[in-house]
Amino acid sequence: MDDQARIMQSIGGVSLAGHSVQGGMQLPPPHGHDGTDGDGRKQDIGDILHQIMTITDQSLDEAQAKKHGLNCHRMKPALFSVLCEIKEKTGLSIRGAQEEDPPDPQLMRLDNMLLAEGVAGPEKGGGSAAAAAAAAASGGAADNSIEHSDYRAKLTQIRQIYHTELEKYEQACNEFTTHVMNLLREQSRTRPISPKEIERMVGIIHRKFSSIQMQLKQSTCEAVMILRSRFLDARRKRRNFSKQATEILNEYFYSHLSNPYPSEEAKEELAKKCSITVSQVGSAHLAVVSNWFGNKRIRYKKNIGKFQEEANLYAAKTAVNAAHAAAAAVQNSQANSPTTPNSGSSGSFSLPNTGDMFLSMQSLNGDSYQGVQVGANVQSQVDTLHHVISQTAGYNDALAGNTMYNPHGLNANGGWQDAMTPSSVISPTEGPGSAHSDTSN
DNA sequence: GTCTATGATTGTGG
DNA sequence: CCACAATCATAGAC
Repeated sequence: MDDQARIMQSIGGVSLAGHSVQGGMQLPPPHGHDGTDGDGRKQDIGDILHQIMTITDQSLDEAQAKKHGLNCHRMKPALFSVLCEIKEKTGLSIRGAQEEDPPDPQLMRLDNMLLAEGVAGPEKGGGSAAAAAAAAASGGAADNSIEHSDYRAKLTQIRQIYHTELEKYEQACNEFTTHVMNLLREQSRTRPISPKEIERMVGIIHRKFSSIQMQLKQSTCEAVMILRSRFLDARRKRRNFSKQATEILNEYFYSHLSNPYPSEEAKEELAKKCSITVSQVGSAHLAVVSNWFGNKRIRYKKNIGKFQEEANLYAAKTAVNAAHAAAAAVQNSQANSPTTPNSGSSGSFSLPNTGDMFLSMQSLNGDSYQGVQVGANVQSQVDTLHHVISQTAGYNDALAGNTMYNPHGLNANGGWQDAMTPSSVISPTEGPGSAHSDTSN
């Protein structure tokens, strides 16, 4: 408290003494402030130093008395008003000079980024909780979710630090502002300080602190960027799908071999089934499915021979399911067909059984034309069965010339159809695995 | 270490 | 914008 008073006193003194208008005031004139040169300078400096050293020794009373004396001087009001006028003018010019601070684009960028990243702004619906829920929900392919939650956790940490620091800065700023304002208010008794001036001072302080805050924001942004890049890189790293997921995708692929282009809904469903959670942002999990199908189509087309074994496997698998499903459907809807498709396919669709398969397929196909109940499902069954049959010797010719392969006009899809027909046509006698990677390319 | 499989990215054409 | 084709880059097997 004493210190503060003394400092204030000294500030007031210096301020007054330093002002040209103050020449005639009662303050002890600064020694050797004017008119001295050369030899006298050393002495003056010594005096000044001495004064400075003894300033702190002055008692509070003495200082208060000086202050009082100053305030009571008969010229004070007049001089004060003059001072006010001068200050007002200079203040205006100063204000005019540094009027309006345009919103710093850099700061805006930082703010926007922090907002976008969820560091600033409102808490995003319990990020960690959501991540944990996602992790829990996606049992099989939890890798993504774990990484995701890890990312969220780190982000939350950054967010926390950011807010703590920001709060600290704000508090310090407020404290300092209050302090300075008190100081100025105190001083305004002895020197003219307009509210505007105080305002300006506060503005300066805020600017200073906001520049510090900007540094904080910048480093926070950097931290987020590093975090992001690390996790993005991690995400970019190729991670094989789980066996389950591959199986599901393959099943779909081979059961829709004539038109392996899943719709949005189908993709969504597949992604869900495969537990392909949000791997990047938004609907990217659909892109993952699209990628898979894109790759699969290309690679299948390029080297059908290589995929035949796999195709058989999945075709058989799906065919069994399909046959069962169809049987159930047929039985439920119209128990008129004694030749249920699964009659000859109890075990596996081993190649020698193809005769039965062919019949089965024909019956299925017939159903598909008249039985609405079986409807959409049939195409996949036909695809599957067709594939199985196409692998077998002897029936391909019949199939190749048979329109029933594309009962729903899927042949219109030239690209895929043309590309894959060779498999059924060119390799009538080749076993699975025989490498004939000619195809369209 | 190499080699293959495979998910992702990029460039191109319709 | 989508599919395709080529390519990259890495996981995983050996």
